[in-house]
Amino acid sequence: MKQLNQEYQCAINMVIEIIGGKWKVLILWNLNEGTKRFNELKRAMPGITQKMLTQQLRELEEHGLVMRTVYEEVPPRVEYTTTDLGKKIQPTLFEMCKWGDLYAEEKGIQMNRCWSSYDFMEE
Amino acid sequence: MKQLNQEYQCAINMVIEIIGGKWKVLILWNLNEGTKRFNELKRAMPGITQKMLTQQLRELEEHGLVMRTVYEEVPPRVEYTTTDLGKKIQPTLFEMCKWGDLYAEEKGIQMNRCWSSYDFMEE
DNA sequence: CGGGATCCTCGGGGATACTG
DNA sequence: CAGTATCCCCGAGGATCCCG
Repeated sequence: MKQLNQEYQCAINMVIEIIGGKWKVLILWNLNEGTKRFNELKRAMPGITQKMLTQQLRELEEHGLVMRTVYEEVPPRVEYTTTDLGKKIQPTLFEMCKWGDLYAEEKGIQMNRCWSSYDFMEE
Repeated sequence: MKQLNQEYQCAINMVIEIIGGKWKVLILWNLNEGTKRFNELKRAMPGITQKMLTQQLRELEEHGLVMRTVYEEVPPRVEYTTTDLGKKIQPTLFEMCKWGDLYAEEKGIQMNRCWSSYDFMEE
């Protein structure tokens, strides 16, 4: 499927390829709360299509940020959770979010703040 | 030209739109060293086309991360420098870079490390 | 020197229908 | 429930040529 380039002028370009998808950071954020099922994620992200959710999850899995667990039941149950590598990027995402909030404030941009509370990072 | 959406589910998505362009972080990095001329930037980024450099610089300018100064001379001289807002995102970019290096190490990915030395951030 | 104007390609991403 | 499988569109980004 989607492969990373071998040549990067800087690690950041790789990072952007890894988390730059339209929904990736949102997925990571939702999984940060804990393990979730497919439809649970879908409901948490209004506007995302099944195809996109599946695809973005697969790429996150291939890149080792998310783990997928299939339970052999009927009806099927599939759970997603972040790996250690995935958890380690969370502080970075918070940094991005904080700068975004600063930016929005200076530019007078209104937005939903899904990460409005950074409380559990403060400790 | 390129406008930001009004609706974001999270500030991070806005941030990714702002710096997610293929060359944006590279440009910001180069400008982090100080003011540079157009061709100076171009030479510093092998592979970038004139059109892309111009376009990405314009967008960074519109978003208030970069300032463009035109000197009315012959031949023309145009200089680019980061704004306060642009400088404030640098620590965040470093965080991304560090995670990228960690990721590359775990995955055994080789890459040029344009930010291999974080020395001046350590102080 | 520092662009602008055009044309074109390719793949990200949406809509819809089907399935174990 | 958690996906495939198709079809299709649009826009990011490259190549090329022209300009004050």
